[in-house]
Amino acid sequence: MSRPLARAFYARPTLEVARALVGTRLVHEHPEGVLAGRIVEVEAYIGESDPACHASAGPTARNAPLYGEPGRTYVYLNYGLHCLLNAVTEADGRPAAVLIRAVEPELGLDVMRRRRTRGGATPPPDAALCRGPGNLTRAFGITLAHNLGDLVHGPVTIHRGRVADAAVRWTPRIGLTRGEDRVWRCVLAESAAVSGPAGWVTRGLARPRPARAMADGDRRRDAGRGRQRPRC
DNA sequence: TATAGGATTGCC
DNA sequence: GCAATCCTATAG
Repeated sequence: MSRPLARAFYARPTLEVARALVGTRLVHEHPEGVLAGRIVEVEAYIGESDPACHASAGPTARNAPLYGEPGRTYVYLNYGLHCLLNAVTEADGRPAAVLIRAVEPELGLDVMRRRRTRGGATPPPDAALCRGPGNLTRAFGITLAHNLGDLVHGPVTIHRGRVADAAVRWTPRIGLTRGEDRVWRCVLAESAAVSGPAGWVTRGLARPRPARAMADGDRRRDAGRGRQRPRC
């Protein structure tokens, strides 16, 4: 198998990293075998001025990984139920990360199906095994123990892969109560493994909830930070 | 110390 | 539509 992406890949502006991550391959080498799949959906969380970023209230014990070395993982427990996987980005000291939201399964499908099957039920279709950030970590066996792991040295790594600019779409992030104005979700539009309400955004439809007017505070805090906008 | 709420998911 | 489930941040 190819070598993991180097640390320099992550030490860049977060929207650039987010775009570049679509099409790469997420790999988890563990005792049960190798799990792998193509990343098809990500979201950027950038800095203390981003109200949805865990660094929005400044440094705390939980968000310490965001402030640390790029190329490491930030895994946290969401809703007390799901472990969500982030790749830490930007220079050391700048809190930012890319949330990995969906993957197209390629290797280790049998293990993924087992992990994603509850009770005696039939497993989800292949395209749904790693669709959604919580489903993805469950299928890949990624837990809180992987927090602050190193994507350069494993056991969880990310490997080279590309998709054409024409194949990706930028949309608002999903499931937030704040920071919905930022168009920082990047998806491989054609992929059946992309999460979110059926037909939403990947086919250019409207957002699921009407956008709330941006609060004055958000606008003000935004002024300081450099404009980071996707080119497509 | 108490409590509200969250980068979700799946079932009613 | 809503419960599950628990840690974090924030208020008292």
